[in-house]
Amino acid sequence: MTRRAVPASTVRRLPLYLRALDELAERGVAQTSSTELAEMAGVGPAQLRRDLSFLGSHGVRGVGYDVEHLQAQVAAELGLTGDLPVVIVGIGNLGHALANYVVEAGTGFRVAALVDADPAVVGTRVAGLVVEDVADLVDVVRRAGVALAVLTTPADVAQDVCDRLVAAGVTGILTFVPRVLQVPDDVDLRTVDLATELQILAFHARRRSLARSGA
Amino acid sequence: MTRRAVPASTVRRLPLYLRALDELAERGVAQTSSTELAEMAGVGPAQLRRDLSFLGSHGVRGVGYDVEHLQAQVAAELGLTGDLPVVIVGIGNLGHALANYVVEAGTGFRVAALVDADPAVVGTRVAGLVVEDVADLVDVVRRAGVALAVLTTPADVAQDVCDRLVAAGVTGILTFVPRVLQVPDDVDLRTVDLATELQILAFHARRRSLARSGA
DNA sequence: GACTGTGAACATATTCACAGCG
DNA sequence: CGCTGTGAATATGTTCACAGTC
Repeated sequence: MTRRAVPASTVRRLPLYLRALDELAERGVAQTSSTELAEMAGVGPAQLRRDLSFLGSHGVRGVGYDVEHLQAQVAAELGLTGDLPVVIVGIGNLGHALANYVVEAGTGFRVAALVDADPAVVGTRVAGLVVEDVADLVDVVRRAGVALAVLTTPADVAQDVCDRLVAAGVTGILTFVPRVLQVPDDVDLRTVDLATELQILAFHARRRSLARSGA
Repeated sequence: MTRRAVPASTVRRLPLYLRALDELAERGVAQTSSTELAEMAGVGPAQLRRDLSFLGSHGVRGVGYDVEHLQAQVAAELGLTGDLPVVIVGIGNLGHALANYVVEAGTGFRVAALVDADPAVVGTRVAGLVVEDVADLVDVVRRAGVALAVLTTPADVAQDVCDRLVAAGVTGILTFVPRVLQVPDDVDLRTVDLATELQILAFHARRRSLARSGA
């Protein structure tokens, strides 16, 4: 019956567990085990049990976990109450793709607004929403009470948009822009960068080919 | 003059350093320091020095680092020799966006082929390339000698495509598909998932609002 | 004098192995 | 008996602080 202080490494895996639980629930499975869940999530059983123990004891010794109960626990821990509003800034190909993704996948989020700077894009309909002008960014975010933002703008305006998102009260930003961004300590910034990911793969690919020729 | 075994955590940061070095080189700066580079990369100076020490001693005590030399060292360590060919499978909005990104950003990669299953997409031109049929996937990958792949297909075909990429000799896969994929131990798999990232942000956003009301 | 490179201290994360419980 | 929950062992990652070198 542990409580509080869920480690960051555990938080990163909770979405994986939630997806596995969703799939089990979908299939009508009522009970599961650490072995089965771990398998589905691609982690070890000990890791899964340790991770879940930070949320409290929800399993039954000798039996396993109740799928629905655990699903609710994990969702609650992640703060997925109802549909959280998200704003997407920068509606190029990438923003477009992400907007559709959020709308389609039922993962606890709702696109509250789409924002762009290009007059040719502002006013058009994307994923069922009218794209708004970046000039109104702060108003739009405040009015909709949005806490989370996705950033897919060109690199040179990213810091400016970021500053305005923070000013409007956003506390979490997911950026796909290949630029280091500055945010206050009380704002959470996560960066996804294609070039970075490919370069990491390149490192391991090279290592493998060296090992092959060197052995 | 340490050698070999660069830790995974260091590898994840090398692309950041490379980008900072590229920017310095662009600006014509010839010398830099751990403090300056660390600042640009958004890490601490001690961390940066420790990371670079795994690549060998390339700095000069009392002076700092030679930008061009270090740039070459980091690029070499990442295996960025010339332009590495990459295949992108799944040319929806996301694949489209990623294709353009790789072509435009000069980050050491080259799109060798685009592949899709939709007859309406196959044969069209995207980012300067003709989209090829997924039926020819193995041939295309083998012929072009591609080692790295980006996966942006629908979830239900991802494992199948993944298996065929592996069969064709790909050793690194970057997937944007929200599904756990199985690959052999000698293949490197990196997963980027929007829903997962948003859920992690949601966790911290909730934590913050609890702290605010609880304090 | 100034800045790197690194041993040593610390912090975090993973895995093992088994006691505890239904 | 079977499976969870967790102490203890291990492995990995970060930070400090200073000796070494230009």
